[in-house]
Formats: sequence, structure tokens, C-alpha cells
Amino acid sequence: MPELPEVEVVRAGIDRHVLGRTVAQVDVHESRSVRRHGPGAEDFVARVRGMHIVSIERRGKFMWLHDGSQALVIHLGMSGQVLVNTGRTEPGRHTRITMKFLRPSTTLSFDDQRMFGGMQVDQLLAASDGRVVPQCVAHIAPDPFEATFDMAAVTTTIRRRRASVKSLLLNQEIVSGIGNIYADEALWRARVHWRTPGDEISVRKVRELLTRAREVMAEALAQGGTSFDALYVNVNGQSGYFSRSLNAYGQDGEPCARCGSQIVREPFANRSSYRCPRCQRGS
DNA sequence: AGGGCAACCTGGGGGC
DNA sequence: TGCCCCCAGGTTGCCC
Repeated sequence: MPELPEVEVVRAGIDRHVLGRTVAQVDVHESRSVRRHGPGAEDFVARVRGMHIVSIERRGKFMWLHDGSQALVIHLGMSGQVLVNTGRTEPGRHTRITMKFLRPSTTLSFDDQRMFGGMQVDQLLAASDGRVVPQCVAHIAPDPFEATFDMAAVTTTIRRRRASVKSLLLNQEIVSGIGNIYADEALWRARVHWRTPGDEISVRKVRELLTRAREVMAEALAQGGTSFDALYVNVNGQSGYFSRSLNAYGQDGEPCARCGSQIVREPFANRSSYRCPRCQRGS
């Protein structure tokens, strides 16, 4: 469940089940899922066991459980899930890490087919915007829902760059939380061609793009996120409903909801971009 | 400095 | 049936 709305659905689910509780047991079934934890899997387990969770926070697609002095950072990558009380007696095929809480008994299961995601324990420090975040998240820019999100500064940054506006929207060091789906949806709503260089877009249009990105992610969050299959689910294993509201992403061959032209799919950085060839011209 | 691209992974689907 | 190629909601690091 990888973009901001899907990660927020998971964050809220974890919050509901483990806020204020203490980790009783941790098991790492696949050490590659903690490869970003420098000191290794044993150290990871030793640090997480006994953690008392005082908050569960998020910036962009990163989330972390906070105990007042250190953070357990979770990134879902392309295929990560956090499931609460699966009822399984044995780890599932893609279960990489499990965490147990007692009285009442609660199990968090981290499942991740492709293993681009993972966990690490990290120290907390003040990021450039003043917010206290894990060290490994310090380079990630505020997302559009944060109080420190600076629309004017982000607009200036985008308009100084020569790269395609889509790669800039996906650059988590400029604005975080936006991925391939919501970049295409924001571009469709703002009627901008994904390949337009950042420095060729007006201030007004860049601001509209960022506003649309925030808007579409808020709508998706209200629908429980976007799920195309069982890979993207909330902590109870349920899918979100926003896929039925998509206007561009994955809609190649379908009529544009605005003008009726067929949405096209175009190669972009080893993946795909979708746009309306009529509404989103330019470049 | 900034932009492009391969690498990291597994598995599902389509074509032959 | 099987195999091979393509595709997938992300991030990082290396090369130019």
C-alpha cells in the first residue's frame, strides 16, 4: 500500500491497536527486511523488545513508532503490509517480521512480497523544518498535509529545475508522499503533461498541481486508499475503494472523463505514465 | 549539481 | 504445460 493515503491508512490502524502499549516479543523471519538497520537483526530485536509506544507518526510514505528516545521506522516499499491479528498460527508465506503485545494479546505482522520495504530502529533528531524525525527520514521533505509544508518554497524549487514535472513531483526530497498513481492523477486534474520541464510551468500552475495532489490524496484517504488487488490492504486485510475514482492511472484506452479522448500509457523511467492526449498537451 | 538509470526483489499474466 | 518476457502503488546509489 505504498503512497501517502495508503500509508496513512496503515498508520491509523497501528495507532488504534498499539498506542500506549509495550512490545513483548519480536521475531525477524527474513533478515533482509531489516537490512537498513545497520547493527543487524539481533540488535534490531533487542532494541524493539520492550519499546513503549507513545506515538505513531508519518512523513510522506515513512512512518515510525516513537518511544520518546528512539523510533521504529517502517517503510512499506512496493508491497509491504502491516496486519493486526491475522489469526495465523504460523507466519504466512511473505511474513518477514512479527511483533507481539500482551493483555490483550495483539500481533502485528509485517508481510512484504517483494521486500523493497523494511524496518529499522533509528535515533530522533530535528529535521531542517524543525520537526523531530528519525535520522533516516531527515532528508525527506514535508508532505502536503504537514503544517510545515511550504507551498511557496516547493513551487520555487520546482520552477528552478529542468527535469520533467512528474519526476519532480515524485522526488521525495522536494515534496513527499506522492507516488506514481497520485502524480498522474494530480497532473490530469491540473491538465499538465507529465514531461513538461519544471522551469516551463507558471507559478500559478505549479501551485495548482500541488493543491490537486493534496486534494486527490485526501479523497483517496477518505476512501481507504487505492487497491488494485489483495497486495494493498489496511491492518485488517481490507482493500480501499479509490481505484474506481481514478481518472488517469491505469486507464489506458478508457475515455477521459472530461473530454472523451482515450487515455494513453507512455513509458516513464522503467514504469508508466498515463495522461489524456487532449487535456494534457503542452511539451 | 542535477538528471538518468540500474539495482534491489517476487510473482502474476500474456504470448508462444 | 511450460517458459520467457513484461509488468507492478518505491528508494537508493552510481555514473555522466
